Amino acid sequence: MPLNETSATPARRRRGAELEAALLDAALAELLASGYDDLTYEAVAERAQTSRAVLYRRWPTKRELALAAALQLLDSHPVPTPDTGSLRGDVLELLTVANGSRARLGLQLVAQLGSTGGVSLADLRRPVARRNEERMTAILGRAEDRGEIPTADVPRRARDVALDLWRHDVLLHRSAASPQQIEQIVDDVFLPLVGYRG
Amino acid sequence: MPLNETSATPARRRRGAELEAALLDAALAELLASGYDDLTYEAVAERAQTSRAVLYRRWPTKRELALAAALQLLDSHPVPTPDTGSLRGDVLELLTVANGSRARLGLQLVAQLGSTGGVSLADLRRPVARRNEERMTAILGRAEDRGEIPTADVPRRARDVALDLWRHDVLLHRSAASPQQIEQIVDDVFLPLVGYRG
DNA sequence: CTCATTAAGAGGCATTGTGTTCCTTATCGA
DNA sequence: TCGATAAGGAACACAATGCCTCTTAATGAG
Repeated sequence: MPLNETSATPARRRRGAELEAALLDAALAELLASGYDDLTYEAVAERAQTSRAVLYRRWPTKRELALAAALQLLDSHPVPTPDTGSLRGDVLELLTVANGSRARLGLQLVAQLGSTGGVSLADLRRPVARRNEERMTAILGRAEDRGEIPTADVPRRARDVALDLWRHDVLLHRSAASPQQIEQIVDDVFLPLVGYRG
Repeated sequence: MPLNETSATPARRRRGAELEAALLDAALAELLASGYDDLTYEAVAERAQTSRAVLYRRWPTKRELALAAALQLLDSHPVPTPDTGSLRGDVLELLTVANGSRARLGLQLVAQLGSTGGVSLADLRRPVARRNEERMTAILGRAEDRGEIPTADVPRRARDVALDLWRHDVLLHRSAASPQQIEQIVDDVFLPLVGYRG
């Protein structure tokens, strides 16, 4: 018989996806509040109203725990594909939205936490990267249809250059890119490269 | 009177730059051997043959300690400015050498460790970034002299695009870039952008 | 519905590393 | 030569780890 204290609540227990989501939410909150260095299993467990053992069973190391939380953040905030009617508008919009999204935070965290064991950072980002490629391909296709560029058949490296440079800036500065940075990426690099006729 | 054990060595004490270099060497060795998570003041102190207090006096947090070690690595391996006689050769050489240098490791570590307190990551890289800008400017100047490009007066963003994309790849993949990656950066992005007449 | 299986959540425990303080004495600069 | 500085050694309480056991909700198979 359990020692019923003041209340007689039958001690509800979460399981499966519900529990896991709560754990990662707590981990993310702690991560953002305390930073990686001061992140502790104890604080996460307390915030999630559970025991450390529950966390250890799923994520044996602090790095894996933090990474799982960051990944959840990363792909729970997908960036929509813009369609503004012009190539320049589309790319500016894409970068600006990505820049303001919570996904940016996820990117920074994932990049900081890096890879664990056999899984490389590129692997972790694979799904996101694939979506981005498709987005740019779609944007370029519409631009070709409008006659803004001679061809949408652009080398991969050139096609992705805008997002790559934006990502570079975000990772290096550890903060959002400024509107000026975004404009320069688009006007000084991306548009000239795809043969945009301004 | 000190309890002289078997030896009568008068307990030599290092100071200043000599000591500091030894501390950072030990920190870097531990960092590379154990990784950031398992880096401890105790292990660094032991390796450097000193006490933890000496470390704490200089770097109050593990992050600052690791960052100092990474920064030392970063700017103790400067990349020379190439002069191969052609624009393409110069840029390929620049990226390839940077890619193989120990400085790449420093870059990865610094990016992972991020900024501490008021100092931003960009600030930490400022000296290196400046050197890189000058290098690219010099390379472009020689290319203009040779008539390989119409003008060396290129927007900053375009001028730095090769190193930025290389850095992007290194930070994202957490490993050296492949020769193919480097070639694509140069041939599909950088050279077209500066108006190279191949 | 019943019962065996799974795992949540609570607690305990030895161990490690932290962060700090105190002390001595080697080293350096005036 | 002497006083200020700080290296290096030691000890301390404390926080968190990593691992363990135990009870008992929750679940799914029959």
